[in-house]
Amino acid sequence: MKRPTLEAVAARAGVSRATVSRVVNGGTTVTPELRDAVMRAVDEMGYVPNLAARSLVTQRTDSIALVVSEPPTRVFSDDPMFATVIRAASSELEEADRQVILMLAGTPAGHARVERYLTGGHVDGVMLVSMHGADPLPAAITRMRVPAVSLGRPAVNVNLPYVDNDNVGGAEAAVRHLLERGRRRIATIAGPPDMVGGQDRLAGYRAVLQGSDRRSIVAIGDFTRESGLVAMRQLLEDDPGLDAVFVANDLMALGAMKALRQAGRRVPDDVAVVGFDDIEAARYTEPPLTTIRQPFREQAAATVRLLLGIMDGGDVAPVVLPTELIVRESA
Amino acid sequence: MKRPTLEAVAARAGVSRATVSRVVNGGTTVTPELRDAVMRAVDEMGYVPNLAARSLVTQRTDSIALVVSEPPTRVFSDDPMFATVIRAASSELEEADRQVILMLAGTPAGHARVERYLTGGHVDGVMLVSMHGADPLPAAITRMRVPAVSLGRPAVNVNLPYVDNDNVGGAEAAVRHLLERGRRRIATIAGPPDMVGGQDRLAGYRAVLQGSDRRSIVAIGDFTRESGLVAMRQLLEDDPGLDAVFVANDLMALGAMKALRQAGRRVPDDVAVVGFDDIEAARYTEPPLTTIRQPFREQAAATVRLLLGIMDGGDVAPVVLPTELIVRESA
DNA sequence: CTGAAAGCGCTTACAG
DNA sequence: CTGAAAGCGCTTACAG
Repeated sequence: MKRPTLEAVAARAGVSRATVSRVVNGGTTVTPELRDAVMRAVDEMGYVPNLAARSLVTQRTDSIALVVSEPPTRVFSDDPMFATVIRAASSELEEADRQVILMLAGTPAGHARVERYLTGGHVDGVMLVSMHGADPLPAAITRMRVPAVSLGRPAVNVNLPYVDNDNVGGAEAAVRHLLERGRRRIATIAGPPDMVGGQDRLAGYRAVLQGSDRRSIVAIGDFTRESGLVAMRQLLEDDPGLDAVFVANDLMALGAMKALRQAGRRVPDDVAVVGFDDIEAARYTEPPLTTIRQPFREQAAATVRLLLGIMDGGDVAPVVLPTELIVRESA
Repeated sequence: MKRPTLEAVAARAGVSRATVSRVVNGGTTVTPELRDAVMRAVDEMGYVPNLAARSLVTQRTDSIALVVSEPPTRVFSDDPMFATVIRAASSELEEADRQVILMLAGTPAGHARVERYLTGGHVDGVMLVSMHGADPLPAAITRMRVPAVSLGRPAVNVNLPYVDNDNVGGAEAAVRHLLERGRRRIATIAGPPDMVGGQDRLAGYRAVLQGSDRRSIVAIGDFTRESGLVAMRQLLEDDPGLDAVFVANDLMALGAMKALRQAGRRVPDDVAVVGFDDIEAARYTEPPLTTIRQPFREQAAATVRLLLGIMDGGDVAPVVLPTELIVRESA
């Protein structure tokens, strides 16, 4: 009662294994009669090719891993980034007829397991999402010559093609907007120190303030709504006179606005708020959130194209997508 | 510049392939000297076993697929069920040293691709989550003798071991509670007709009402918050005199409470509300939601154990976990 | 158009 | 304890 093999199908159809292989793989050079006989045998026996055997000889698997370096709680959180990215990447990948394998690598043990899986040749390529600073995955993967790209610029010392949006430029635009509105004490809630995106946005904030002789006022969050709330409270305590805040992502901005409301500050009258991402919820806050739009979908699609291109021997140059200031009512 | 093979490592270490294989797989019957030589060669060459080749001979992959039959938008929605289940199942599976492969099968095309992947022998077993009525996956999988289990009772005609909670009993407890509180016109917002869990809860609701001569008042939702809101409006329009509603999941209950608030009905004074699931948000509604607790984590863990057991030749009897009425203030 | 044969990279009885 | 050899289930030049 084991699953039938090519051999068994060939025997039943009265042909060679090569012929069965040809019709199973859509080969065109088979006479209709043999073709029919094979098809019948395949149906009758319920034959399905063993993919391990096939990939052993073809040296390809037609699968791509989508590795998200976060624990499930964060991936399945209220941050719509993951859903958007995974959906866009999946549909792009499926269009290219590749199976998408989703792997969550949130813990050290999980990380090691994923590394073993990827370097073991189970996939033709890998797309890394949400990498953190000390991530050992890129090095291991590239050492094994598995084509890989990152959505988001990786930490400095790894040599990995990537797609990102212009985090620095976006942050600069946000802070400049605040300055143009006449704000004088502009604070920021930055992202986690081990994520490049967060750091780039902080750098953009600092660059503009330095150029205008303003003092930096910085609190750190971890991109969750709750951390935005906590950070905002911290900021208000440190500097009650602040009149604006640039928050490194919209989700934290939602938390920050809640903290401001609780502290009795009006937005934007007392404190102007600018976020980053332009998630859907940004349109429904009270008041609607001014933010930097980040093209998640295009980023994901571009990352997939970059990966597919590299697997095809193509260009490895990074791609950086522009961001856009979306002015609503919070600043 | 290709990746090194066992053969190459053997040549370098001056031993046979068999010996390399033994040390790589932790075989104990190798003299320390050879062992060291092999280890050194492995390190120097950066050898990593080709898993396709290994699984071809061992007939196992040590991977388990977690197939969620939903589109990304729903999996990554505000419904914490998916995160909870995926996390619990993953950690249980990793404890058993299995690689977890997450696959989203939300579209027909995706479904076909996943089926090909699973029947192609890429995994040792599969755990199905959130199956819908007409799902062809179970049949295809079992035909190929791939061990599989479902989290949630599958639609009637497939023969698939499963773990579920007592949906009927839970719904009955909810409605009985409403009756005991003296409610007379008890409506329900049911889940989608193609999902067994939703139907079982509806059956429980109907069973209790029939036993007490009450009329059923039914609206249908799809387990999302928004659908709960819409369904509640519908219900109020159909029967303005209703004084209680049993909602088939908490997320829809949140939507329903919003609709009630908008319609000027007080909870529980005018309309009592009971949900199902006991998600975290249920504790923070205004008023806190009375609901049926469903042990997501234990369910996921039990499903994994059932699968692992079956793969080990063990029992295939379904497991049904009890639910519990959690009385808060909404009813 | 079709088949015999080699080979993908491993593991595992079987001798020794 | 170690190695030669068979074999896992496929694909693909190569002849014919």
